Amino acid sequence: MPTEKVDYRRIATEITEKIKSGDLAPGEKLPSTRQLAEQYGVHISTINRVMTILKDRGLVEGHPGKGVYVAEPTQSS
Amino acid sequence: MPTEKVDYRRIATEITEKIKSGDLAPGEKLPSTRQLAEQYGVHISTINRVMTILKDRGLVEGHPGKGVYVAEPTQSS
Amino acid sequence: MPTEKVDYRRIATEITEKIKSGDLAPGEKLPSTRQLAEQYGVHISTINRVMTILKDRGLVEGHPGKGVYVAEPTQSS
Amino acid sequence: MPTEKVDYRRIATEITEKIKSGDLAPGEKLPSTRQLAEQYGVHISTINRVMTILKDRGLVEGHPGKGVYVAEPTQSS
DNA sequence: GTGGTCTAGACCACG
DNA sequence: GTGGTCTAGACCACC
Repeated sequence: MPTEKVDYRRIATEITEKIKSGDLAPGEKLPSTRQLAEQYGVHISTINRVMTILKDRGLVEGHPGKGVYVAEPTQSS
Repeated sequence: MPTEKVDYRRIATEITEKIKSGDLAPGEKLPSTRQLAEQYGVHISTINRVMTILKDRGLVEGHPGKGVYVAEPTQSS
Repeated sequence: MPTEKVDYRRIATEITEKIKSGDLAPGEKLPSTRQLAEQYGVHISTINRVMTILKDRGLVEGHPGKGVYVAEPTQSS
Repeated sequence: MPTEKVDYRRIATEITEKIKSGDLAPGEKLPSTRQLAEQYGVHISTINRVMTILKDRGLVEGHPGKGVYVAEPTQSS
């Protein structure tokens, strides 16, 4: 099934891929929400939604005032 | 410490509990987004965020034009 | 520009094609709303929306109580 | 017989006139669906139907989250 | 500056 | 009427 369609899901998938593939390593800092918003051509709120999902999936950790970092893998697949 | 934090996470937890406990059975229809918003005293957007998470967790399925339903359990604990 | 693949637009396109190609001849009667809904696997109201567009395009004419008929071509392309 | 038009067609015509006459200029934002509904004294769904037609005619463009805008004229008559 | 929550409201597609 | 996606910007807390 072609999941890809809407922005926030597409972006969530792309970032997830980068993490799974190691393109974004554990502990690494993601660009700021503002930067990501501009980069993907969407509103900050949309990036926030993406981060809400990624955090819920345990893929990233947000540190207010500092940034969002790739989480250390636990025991997922 | 863990006094249930923010609205959306608290609500997501509450609904998750109801599903896990069987209070909300698989196939059952949840109240409409608008109703839930009023019931929890938050804006529709907040409920939408909750549903985004619950759907991502595979706990519920949204059927546009009809409603949100508790998903059939797959292989959870 | 893309043909947009949402149901109502897709169906409108398909029927338009059939008319343009002569597969559906002027004066010919279309299947009932109910039949079309079942045929395309959508809700009746979606077919109604399609018909609203087709009528606006001057491709079909509705005759209440009788049915929807392919319109006589005027001078469109 | 009088013009015999139903609401949605009448409104579609009125707005089309405003666009053709330049009363509503290209790029200009239309009032929100809700406002138009109130203004014309009809239900929101009626306005939605009007917009479906206007979009199909290529007269307006919807931008989710922002509004509906008068389209740049292409090459109609 | 950063992330994060929440409100508010827009259009959209479908029933 | 339903869910869904998106924009926009409020306000907060942290650094």
